[in-house]
Amino acid sequence: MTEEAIHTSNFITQIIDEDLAAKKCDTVVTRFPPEPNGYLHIGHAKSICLNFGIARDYNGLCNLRFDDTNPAKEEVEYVESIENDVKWLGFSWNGEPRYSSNYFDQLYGYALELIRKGLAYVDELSPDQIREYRGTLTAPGKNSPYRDRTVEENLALFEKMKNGEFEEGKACLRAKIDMASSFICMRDPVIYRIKFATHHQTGDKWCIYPMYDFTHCISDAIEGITHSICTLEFQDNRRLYDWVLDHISIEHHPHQYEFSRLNLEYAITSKRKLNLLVKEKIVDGWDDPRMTTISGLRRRGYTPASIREFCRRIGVTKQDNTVEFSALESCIREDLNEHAQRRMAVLNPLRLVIDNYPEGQVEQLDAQNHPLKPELGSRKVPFTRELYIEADDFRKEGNKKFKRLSLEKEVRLRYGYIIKAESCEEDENGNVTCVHCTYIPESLGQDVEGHKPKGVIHWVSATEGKTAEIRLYERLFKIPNPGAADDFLSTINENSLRIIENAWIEPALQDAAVSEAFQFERTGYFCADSKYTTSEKKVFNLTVALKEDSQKAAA
RNA sequence: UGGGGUAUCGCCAAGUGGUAAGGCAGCGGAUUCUGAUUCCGCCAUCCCAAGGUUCGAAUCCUUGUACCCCAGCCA
Repeated sequence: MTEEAIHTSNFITQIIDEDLAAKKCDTVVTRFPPEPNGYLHIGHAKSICLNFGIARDYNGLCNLRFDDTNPAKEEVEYVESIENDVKWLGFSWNGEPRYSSNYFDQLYGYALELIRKGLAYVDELSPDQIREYRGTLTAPGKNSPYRDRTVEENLALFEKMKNGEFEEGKACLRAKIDMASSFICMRDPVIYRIKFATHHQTGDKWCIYPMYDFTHCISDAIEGITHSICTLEFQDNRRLYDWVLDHISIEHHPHQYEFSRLNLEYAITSKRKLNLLVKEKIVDGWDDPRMTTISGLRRRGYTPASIREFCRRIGVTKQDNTVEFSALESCIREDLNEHAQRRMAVLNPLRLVIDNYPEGQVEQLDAQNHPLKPELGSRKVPFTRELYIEADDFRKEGNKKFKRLSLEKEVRLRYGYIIKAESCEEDENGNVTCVHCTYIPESLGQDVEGHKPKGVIHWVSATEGKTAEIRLYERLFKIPNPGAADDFLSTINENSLRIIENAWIEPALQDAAVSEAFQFERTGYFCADSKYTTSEKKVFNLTVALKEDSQKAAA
């Protein structure tokens, strides 16, 4: 995955290729325009990779613009997290971050221009009345009684709006287009509304704020955007985008193209719902490792490259889609298999005693950090008489398919000796509490004539090993499409987090840095949790489990 | 019921009139001191349906069907 496809083709890049060939533009300029009303999620990653990817591939530019026209919903915490996430994903924007609010003065000027041209008017219908007058999908709307005010009257009234002389909802500015249009968004859309809210960027300078449809196209034009890429639900809005730019004095007219948003199984990509999970404390913040937010994936152990690769693989089209979660997991496994060092950790410990191994002896065995990459070197793993192995790796009686330890049978301890289980102790419930073995001293690092172990199992020294907390995750939701459920909170998987308080880890893992990925051999990929790991206590997150052969389940 | 969109393998997705790429998932088998990785093989006579045009159609035409989006002073 170190080699990323430089140029991935899709219907948008094909349009760009044509535009470039036809000299419609010289350098390609795109933008990523999130509203700072929440944290970015995997769906945004698709848009980020598309917009910044195009800028990279075409030697163009991509702006980061905060679409901040609704102060009631936005916060600086979100702008900071967004900048952080975009950078983390490996992209850098053109110049400084922009804000739609940077253009409030210009936007106001263009609104005045529309009024002067008789193309906008101050409406005093109530929100309810406006809805009534709008008509329905099949029936045309009707004109507001305020639609034919004079330019002078509108100018004066808009001035009053701006000066705070109207209460919220008592007046708004509307574009005068066509109340009978089959595009609902063209039935005299509201372009300015009154909000007595402090804006995170402009403070209390304004009490009227431009609407998205009026703001977005003009912001794009001001920034010289050549290809304005957004999601499918804005297809109708494109008519309004073009109408505004066609009716104001502005030279540049960007073009909008729409692609389908990403739907990921077992995930939600609705900021509103993500927000609810956080507010209701169903998850441990926006960066909960079970969340498919960028920050959640980061904390979980996903790498930027794996997310970029995922976005490359899913492609860009106009088809509605729901991508299987395994597609994402495949990307992180591929990356981590390549880059993560191997370590041993026992999650569900079972005591194992090697009866013929000297008591008190500690051998430092050499263990490769990566089986396919000798250049990554090795570390020492202490081997002692008493060890812990995974409880699942022992059965009193195995079978042909059971490639682990059972009585009278032999198995190799990873990086260590071949052992044979001789007996085991059980508690009153019949649970095995300890396995007694013998080892073959000459089997270290080599095969021994006449001995063919059934498999290889991992282990940690009971006396030299350390303990750590390990957090195992399952999908946050019980069903593939929680977003479509009437009550998505009822689809939460209550077993999505399982905490193992005392897992055993090899000593080398004590030094694991936060965000450093490891493969716990035969188990999965893990990383130290950025929030709960302390100097005394290591907490590891399961990023993704290793793939399991179907034979394993059958055994 | 108006308008805007979309229909190619279980899930993504190439294909742009010349006879169905690739990835994920799945299934066989080989190698393996990780039941991982790697490797090799299999996996759409068919492209929403039905007609039509053509020597030739997933691609063009016709008529249907299904699904998604639009009636916030949200974005």
